[in-house]
Amino acid sequence: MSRSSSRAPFLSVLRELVSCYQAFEHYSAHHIQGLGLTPSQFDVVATLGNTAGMTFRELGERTLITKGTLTGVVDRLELKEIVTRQNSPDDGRSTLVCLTRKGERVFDQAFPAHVEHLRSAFGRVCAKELSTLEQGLRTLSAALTAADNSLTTRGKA
Amino acid sequence: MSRSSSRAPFLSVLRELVSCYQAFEHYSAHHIQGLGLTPSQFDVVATLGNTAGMTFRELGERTLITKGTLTGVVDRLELKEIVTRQNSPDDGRSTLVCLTRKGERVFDQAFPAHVEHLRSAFGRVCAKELSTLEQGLRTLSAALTAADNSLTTRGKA
DNA sequence: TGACAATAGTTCTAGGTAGAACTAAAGTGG
DNA sequence: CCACTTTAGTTCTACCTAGAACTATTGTCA
Repeated sequence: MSRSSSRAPFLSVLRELVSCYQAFEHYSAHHIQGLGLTPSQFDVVATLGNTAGMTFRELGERTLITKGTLTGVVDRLELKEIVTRQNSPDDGRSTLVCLTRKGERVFDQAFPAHVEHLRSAFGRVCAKELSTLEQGLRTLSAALTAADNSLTTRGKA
Repeated sequence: MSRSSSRAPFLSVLRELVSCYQAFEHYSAHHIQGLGLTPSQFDVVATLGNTAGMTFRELGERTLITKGTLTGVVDRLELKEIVTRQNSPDDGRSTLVCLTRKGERVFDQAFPAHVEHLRSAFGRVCAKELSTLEQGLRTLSAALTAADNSLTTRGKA
């Protein structure tokens, strides 16, 4: 999403945001596909790694994948025998998603390798700049979320 | 894509990048849908506005939409009679995509409104911080692109 | 000028995406 | 204890997405 350019200075920030996100996705996905997973599937495996499993809700919150999408991603991971669904003992509505033995092996192999892959790109950027960037992203996220909330609040009022 | 958290400091930057991108998409999409377009469709209309039309290649470069995807997006805009395809007079392989009269009206109405919508969110962030953020994003994009290129170069060598 | 490489779009496949409507199971208050 | 609301997942629709394979056209250069 670029929204074209104009005299409005913030449009160029947006273009860079989209461009940077796409560059990350491309770089990351390239490596992950070599592991036989899609980015979303990797995300789920990475989130479940070293845990006793979690509900769809929790998994969705951590991976930033919405629940309707998550159903399909977990379906495909289940077909690959990387995760299983288990009924929650506490809540009849909940389903726990857990890594299988095979899933744990995938995690143990893929996760460190992927972090290393990312590190090799980030090594080119100094820590101070990363920290500034993170802060800037936080600020912008907050502004966008606040603006969005004030819209929906007005809508509901 | 969150990639979970760990002791690696750059992972939190990534999480913020994804989170910020999603916040932008969500805020932006919310408004665009009210105009009867999808984000990608809006992007195409915004890019074609005030031009004499352009080829798929050029449109793809500007919107950051890959060509296979662009075919479908333009198909749907053509169904809505917002754009037309025209054979390029210069190159038998090329197709020019142009706004129709109706498309120009959509642009004139939607584009300024959307920029204003975005401005109302960005107004909460000071110009200096935006400029720093843009620079940080540029640096990270460059690092990711460079890392990606050195991979594919190695791959081909 | 005739083979061959490069380029422009389309098509196909497999998957991700959000959001709305739906079902089932818990909470909650009278 | 029963209606009512909320929450958890699934399903459905419409669309986006990348990338690879394909067709048609154009440029190249021998």
